[in-house]
Amino acid sequence: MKKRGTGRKKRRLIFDRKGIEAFAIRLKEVRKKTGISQSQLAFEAGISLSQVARIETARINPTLSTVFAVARALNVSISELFLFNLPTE
Amino acid sequence: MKKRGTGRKKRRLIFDRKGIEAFAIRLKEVRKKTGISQSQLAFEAGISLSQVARIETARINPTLSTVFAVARALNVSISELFLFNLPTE
DNA sequence: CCCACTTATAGCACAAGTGCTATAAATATT
DNA sequence: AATATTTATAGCACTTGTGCTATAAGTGGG
Repeated sequence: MKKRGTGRKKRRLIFDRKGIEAFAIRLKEVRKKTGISQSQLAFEAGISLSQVARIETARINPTLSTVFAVARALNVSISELFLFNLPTE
Repeated sequence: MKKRGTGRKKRRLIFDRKGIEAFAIRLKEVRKKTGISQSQLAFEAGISLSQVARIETARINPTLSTVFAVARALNVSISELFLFNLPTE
Protein backbone atom coordinates (compact mmCIF):
# COMPACT_ATOMS: atom_id res chain seq x y z
CA MET A 1 0.00 0.00 0.00
CA LYS A 2 2.01 2.90 -1.16
CA LYS A 3 -0.66 5.22 -2.38
CA ARG A 4 0.58 8.73 -2.29
CA GLY A 5 -2.36 11.00 -1.85
CA THR A 6 -4.72 10.36 -4.74
CA GLY A 7 -2.67 8.66 -7.34
CA ARG A 8 -0.35 11.62 -7.70
CA LYS A 9 2.68 10.81 -9.77
CA LYS A 10 5.87 11.41 -7.90
CA ARG A 11 7.86 14.33 -9.19
CA ARG A 12 11.50 13.61 -9.29
CA LEU A 13 13.73 16.56 -8.78
CA ILE A 14 17.36 16.36 -9.65
CA PHE A 15 20.15 16.84 -7.17
CA ASP A 16 23.45 16.11 -8.79
CA ARG A 17 25.38 15.02 -5.74
CA LYS A 18 28.63 14.32 -7.52
CA GLY A 19 28.58 17.53 -9.48
CA ILE A 20 27.72 19.53 -6.41
CA GLU A 21 30.54 17.91 -4.51
CA ALA A 22 33.01 18.61 -7.29
CA PHE A 23 31.96 22.23 -7.27
CA ALA A 24 32.30 22.42 -3.52
CA ILE A 25 35.88 21.23 -3.70
CA ARG A 26 36.72 23.58 -6.52
CA LEU A 27 35.22 26.57 -4.75
CA LYS A 28 37.11 25.91 -1.55
CA GLU A 29 40.26 25.54 -3.59
CA VAL A 30 39.81 28.85 -5.37
CA ARG A 31 38.83 30.65 -2.21
CA LYS A 32 41.85 29.33 -0.33
CA LYS A 33 44.07 30.40 -3.17
CA THR A 34 42.84 33.97 -2.82
CA GLY A 35 43.41 33.71 0.90
CA ILE A 36 40.07 34.89 2.17
CA SER A 37 37.73 33.38 4.73
CA GLN A 38 34.22 32.12 4.10
CA SER A 39 33.03 35.11 6.00
CA GLN A 40 34.85 37.55 3.79
CA LEU A 41 33.70 35.79 0.67
CA ALA A 42 30.12 35.94 1.88
CA PHE A 43 30.43 39.64 2.53
CA GLU A 44 32.03 40.41 -0.79
CA ALA A 45 29.51 38.31 -2.68
CA GLY A 46 26.58 39.71 -0.79
CA ILE A 47 25.39 36.34 0.38
CA SER A 48 25.17 34.83 3.82
CA LEU A 49 27.98 33.06 5.59
CA SER A 50 25.80 30.04 6.15
CA GLN A 51 25.26 29.81 2.45
CA VAL A 52 28.97 29.77 1.71
CA ALA A 53 29.45 27.02 4.25
CA ARG A 54 26.55 25.04 2.86
CA ILE A 55 27.98 25.27 -0.62
CA GLU A 56 31.49 24.24 0.40
CA THR A 57 30.12 21.27 2.27
CA ALA A 58 27.93 20.31 -0.68
CA ARG A 59 24.75 20.46 1.34
CA ILE A 60 22.79 22.48 -1.17
CA ASN A 61 22.36 22.97 -4.84
CA PRO A 62 23.10 26.65 -5.35
CA THR A 63 21.53 28.83 -7.99
CA LEU A 64 23.32 30.48 -10.86
CA SER A 65 22.92 33.90 -9.30
CA THR A 66 24.72 32.69 -6.23
CA VAL A 67 27.52 31.20 -8.31
CA PHE A 68 27.83 34.41 -10.29
CA ALA A 69 28.08 36.45 -7.13
CA VAL A 70 30.78 34.17 -5.78
CA ALA A 71 32.75 34.32 -9.01
CA ARG A 72 32.66 38.09 -8.99
CA ALA A 73 33.74 38.21 -5.39
CA LEU A 74 36.67 35.92 -6.11
CA ASN A 75 37.59 37.80 -9.25
CA VAL A 76 37.51 34.72 -11.40
CA SER A 77 35.54 33.88 -14.50
CA ILE A 78 32.71 31.43 -14.28
CA SER A 79 34.65 29.06 -16.48
CA GLU A 80 37.45 29.14 -13.97
CA LEU A 81 35.12 28.10 -11.20
CA PHE A 82 34.18 25.08 -13.24
CA LEU A 83 37.63 23.88 -14.08
CA PHE A 84 36.98 20.32 -13.06
CA ASN A 85 35.66 17.27 -14.79
CA LEU A 86 31.94 17.05 -14.34
CA PRO A 87 31.46 13.55 -12.95
CA THR A 88 29.02 11.39 -14.84
CA GLU A 89 25.94 11.21 -12.75
CA MET B 1 3.51 53.26 7.64
CA LYS B 2 5.43 50.46 6.16
CA LYS B 3 5.75 48.09 9.05
CA ARG B 4 6.29 44.60 7.81
CA GLY B 5 4.93 42.25 10.38
CA THR B 6 6.77 42.96 13.59
CA GLY B 7 9.83 44.83 12.60
CA ARG B 8 11.18 41.94 10.59
CA LYS B 9 14.23 42.88 8.57
CA LYS B 10 13.74 42.34 4.89
CA ARG B 11 15.79 39.56 3.49
CA ARG B 12 17.22 40.39 0.15
CA LEU B 13 17.71 37.51 -2.18
CA ILE B 14 19.84 37.91 -5.22
CA PHE B 15 18.57 37.47 -8.72
CA ASP B 16 21.30 38.34 -11.16
CA ARG B 17 19.13 39.42 -14.04
CA LYS B 18 21.95 40.29 -16.37
CA GLY B 19 23.87 37.12 -15.69
CA ILE B 20 20.75 35.03 -16.06
CA GLU B 21 19.97 36.70 -19.35
CA ALA B 22 23.48 36.15 -20.63
CA PHE B 23 23.22 32.51 -19.75
CA ALA B 24 19.84 32.24 -21.44
CA ILE B 25 21.29 33.57 -24.67
CA ARG B 26 24.30 31.31 -24.47
CA LEU B 27 22.21 28.23 -23.81
CA LYS B 28 19.90 28.89 -26.73
CA GLU B 29 22.93 29.42 -28.88
CA VAL B 30 24.55 26.15 -27.91
CA ARG B 31 21.32 24.23 -28.21
CA LYS B 32 20.63 25.62 -31.65
CA LYS B 33 24.13 24.70 -32.70
CA THR B 34 23.49 21.09 -31.79
CA GLY B 35 20.23 21.30 -33.68
CA ILE B 36 17.84 19.96 -31.08
CA SER B 37 14.56 21.33 -29.82
CA GLN B 38 13.82 22.46 -26.29
CA SER B 39 11.72 19.38 -25.97
CA GLN B 40 14.54 17.05 -26.93
CA LEU B 41 16.94 18.84 -24.64
CA ALA B 42 14.51 18.53 -21.79
CA PHE B 43 14.16 14.83 -22.39
CA GLU B 44 17.87 14.21 -22.68
CA ALA B 45 18.61 16.25 -19.58
CA GLY B 46 15.83 14.68 -17.59
CA ILE B 47 14.18 17.97 -16.82
CA SER B 48 10.84 19.40 -17.86
CA LEU B 49 10.18 21.24 -21.06
CA SER B 50 8.73 24.15 -19.17
CA GLN B 51 11.97 24.44 -17.30
CA VAL B 52 14.03 24.65 -20.47
CA ALA B 53 11.72 27.36 -21.78
CA ARG B 54 11.89 29.25 -18.50
CA ILE B 55 15.65 29.16 -18.56
CA GLU B 56 15.95 30.30 -22.15
CA THR B 57 13.60 33.18 -21.51
CA ALA B 58 15.52 34.12 -18.36
CA ARG B 59 12.49 33.81 -16.17
CA ILE B 60 14.16 31.79 -13.49
CA ASN B 61 17.45 31.37 -11.74
CA PRO B 62 18.33 27.73 -12.32
CA THR B 63 20.27 25.58 -9.93
CA LEU B 64 23.66 24.04 -10.59
CA SER B 65 22.19 20.58 -10.88
CA THR B 66 19.95 21.77 -13.67
CA VAL B 67 22.85 23.41 -15.46
CA PHE B 68 24.93 20.26 -15.09
CA ALA B 69 22.15 18.15 -16.55
CA VAL B 70 21.81 20.48 -19.50
CA ALA B 71 25.53 20.50 -20.13
CA ARG B 72 25.62 16.72 -20.17
CA ALA B 73 22.68 16.56 -22.50
CA LEU B 74 24.35 18.97 -24.89
CA ASN B 75 27.68 17.21 -24.65
CA VAL B 76 29.52 20.34 -23.67
CA SER B 77 31.65 21.17 -20.70
CA ILE B 78 30.33 23.51 -18.07
CA SER B 79 33.00 26.00 -19.02
CA GLU B 80 31.70 25.95 -22.56
CA LEU B 81 28.24 26.84 -21.39
CA PHE B 82 29.68 29.87 -19.67
CA LEU B 83 31.69 31.21 -22.54
CA PHE B 84 30.38 34.72 -22.22
CA ASN B 85 31.39 37.77 -20.29
CA LEU B 86 29.61 37.84 -17.00
CA PRO B 87 28.03 41.29 -16.98
CA THR B 88 28.80 43.43 -13.97
CA GLU B 89 25.71 43.45 -11.86
C1' DC C 1 45.10 27.02 28.96
C1' DC C 2 42.53 31.09 27.16
C1' DC C 3 41.17 33.63 23.22
C1' DA C 4 40.02 35.08 18.66
C1' DC C 5 38.85 33.45 14.34
C1' DT C 6 37.12 30.20 11.25
C1' DT C 7 34.23 26.59 9.71
C1' DA C 8 30.22 23.64 10.23
C1' DT C 9 25.29 22.78 11.86
C1' DA C 10 20.73 23.72 12.98
C1' DG C 11 16.09 25.65 12.83
C1' DC C 12 12.84 28.90 11.32
C1' DA C 13 10.38 31.71 7.85
C1' DC C 14 9.96 33.06 3.40
C1' DA C 15 11.03 33.17 -1.53
C1' DA C 16 11.68 30.71 -5.41
C1' DG C 17 12.93 26.57 -8.39
C1' DT C 18 10.78 22.52 -10.47
C1' DG C 19 7.54 19.07 -12.38
C1' DC C 20 3.29 18.56 -14.39
C1' DT C 21 -0.49 19.83 -17.18
C1' DA C 22 -2.75 22.67 -20.26
C1' DT C 23 -2.95 26.24 -23.62
C1' DA C 24 -1.62 30.03 -26.47
C1' DA C 25 1.53 31.97 -29.61
C1' DA C 26 5.04 31.68 -32.96
C1' DT C 27 7.34 29.24 -36.64
C1' DA C 28 8.11 25.92 -39.93
C1' DT C 29 6.35 22.42 -43.53
C1' DT C 30 3.50 20.77 -47.07
C1' DA D 1 -4.18 28.22 -46.04
C1' DA D 2 -4.05 24.29 -43.28
C1' DT D 3 -1.32 21.48 -40.39
C1' DA D 4 2.37 20.24 -37.58
C1' DT D 5 6.06 21.52 -34.69
C1' DT D 6 8.28 24.41 -31.61
C1' DT D 7 8.45 27.88 -28.18
C1' DA D 8 6.36 30.64 -24.53
C1' DT D 9 3.00 31.23 -20.54
C1' DA D 10 0.28 30.04 -16.78
C1' DG D 11 -1.24 27.90 -12.48
C1' DC D 12 -0.85 24.57 -8.92
C1' DA D 13 1.53 21.65 -5.60
C1' DC D 14 5.64 20.40 -3.73
C1' DT D 15 10.45 20.81 -2.73
C1' DT D 16 14.26 23.36 -1.76
C1' DG D 17 17.39 27.42 -1.80
C1' DT D 18 18.38 31.45 1.09
C1' DG D 19 18.79 34.81 4.88
C1' DC D 20 19.02 35.22 9.55
C1' DT D 21 20.28 33.91 14.06
C1' DA D 22 22.40 31.09 17.24
C1' DT D 23 25.58 27.65 18.61
C1' DA D 24 28.98 24.11 18.36
C1' DA D 25 33.24 22.46 16.68
C1' DG D 26 37.77 23.12 14.75
C1' DT D 27 42.22 25.86 14.49
C1' DG D 28 45.98 28.62 15.55
C1' DG D 29 48.46 32.28 18.64
C1' DG D 30 49.64 34.19 22.83
